[in-house]
Amino acid sequence: MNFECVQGSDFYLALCMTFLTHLSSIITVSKKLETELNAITKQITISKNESLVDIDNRCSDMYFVEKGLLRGYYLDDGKEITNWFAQEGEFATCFYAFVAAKPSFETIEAIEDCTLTQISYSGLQSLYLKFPETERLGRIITETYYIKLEERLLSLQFKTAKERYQNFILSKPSLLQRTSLGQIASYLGITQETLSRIRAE
Amino acid sequence: MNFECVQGSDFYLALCMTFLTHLSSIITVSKKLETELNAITKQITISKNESLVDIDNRCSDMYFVEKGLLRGYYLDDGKEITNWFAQEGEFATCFYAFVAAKPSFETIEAIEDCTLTQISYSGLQSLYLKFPETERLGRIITETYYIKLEERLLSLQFKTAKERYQNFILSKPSLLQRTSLGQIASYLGITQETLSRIRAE
DNA sequence: GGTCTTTTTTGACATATATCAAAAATCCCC
DNA sequence: GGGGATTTTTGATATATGTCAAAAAAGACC
Repeated sequence: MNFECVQGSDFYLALCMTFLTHLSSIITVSKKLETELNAITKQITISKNESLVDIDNRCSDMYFVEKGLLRGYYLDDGKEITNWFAQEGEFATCFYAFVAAKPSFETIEAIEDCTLTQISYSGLQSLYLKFPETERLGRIITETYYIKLEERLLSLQFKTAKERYQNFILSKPSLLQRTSLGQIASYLGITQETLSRIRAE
Repeated sequence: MNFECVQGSDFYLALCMTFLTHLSSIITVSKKLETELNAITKQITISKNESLVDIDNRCSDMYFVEKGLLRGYYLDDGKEITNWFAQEGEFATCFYAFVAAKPSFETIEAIEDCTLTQISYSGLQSLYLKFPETERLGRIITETYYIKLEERLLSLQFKTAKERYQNFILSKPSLLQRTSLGQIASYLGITQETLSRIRAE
């Protein structure tokens, strides 16, 4: 989305399209807005196992996953608890830290090599001011994520470990191959031994 | 906020102020916007134990609690699971049903006699169009609720029943007196017997 | 104020899932 | 392609919390 990107290879142009296409499905992206988006976003890459954001640091950027897979995890008693996965076409950030400008309680790590579109908090705020129609974008994206979170909370609250795993298979089948058992287990709120036993059945 | 309200008693005027005051703390409410808000909102009352929205019905309104206490609950295996409480100064709706225009999976019930400011989905959409600055309102309110939900999910995922209850006492002390043990227990994802034993310690 | 209903507490027991430990399988890289 | 690191599986046991049932307490209504 940034300058290099626009001037870049077909490869990068194609990638940029993903982010723009995604936004275009929510609001009308005018030529002017597109130019502004190019100016305030940046295309970045990160290798597998590298971290984008570390616990206790600020998370002042939001990322759109063009390619690859990210996860957010926090530490509980020294153990990594995966809080979310973000694959192609999804946004990722430590939401709490980003919105409230507080230190992040989670680490964002690349599970695979990733290409991301990065937008800073200040860039986003200036976008909201210059293009009020993008407030709508922010609202709708947040609403979508809210609903996802609510579904997850409900499943965590009154479903058994087995039911939660079955639901995971249905809703995120592609992640089964791309993540480890331990990552899925902690995401579902169970130990990996328990998940292994559920799988063995 | 509606016509009756504006013309009404001091009592109602005072109540109206709550909703407007709340909005004013987020964005600047112009005289024009205030007039529009008066036109599209309605002050309603509901008695204790009555339902605002029932499971499987549409929930096309959002409510701001001026006075009283609401809860949302759904049924799991015939048992009522309290999903949220909304007290004075908070918004309430079946978020999923409201945003996605789907049947509600929860019932909204008054725990106490309530005075509410009601705003319809269509009223809100027209507000967004006429006053683009209110998109900001929608976004910020949604963000706030997202963060609350995230905190709750984290506590549910790796805290013990006792820790969750202690956290509840700290974060919502006033609800201890206003709700029943069973409501709190299901909200925390535990049985009322377990909660009773935690209290007994 | 007394009865009926609802809520809370208490008890005995069941069970899903955690914990700790070690073996087996898989992955990764020189 | 072999050896060390990591991940997954399996086993034995522990424990927090659930379930069912009934008593006690609190609240509601005539």
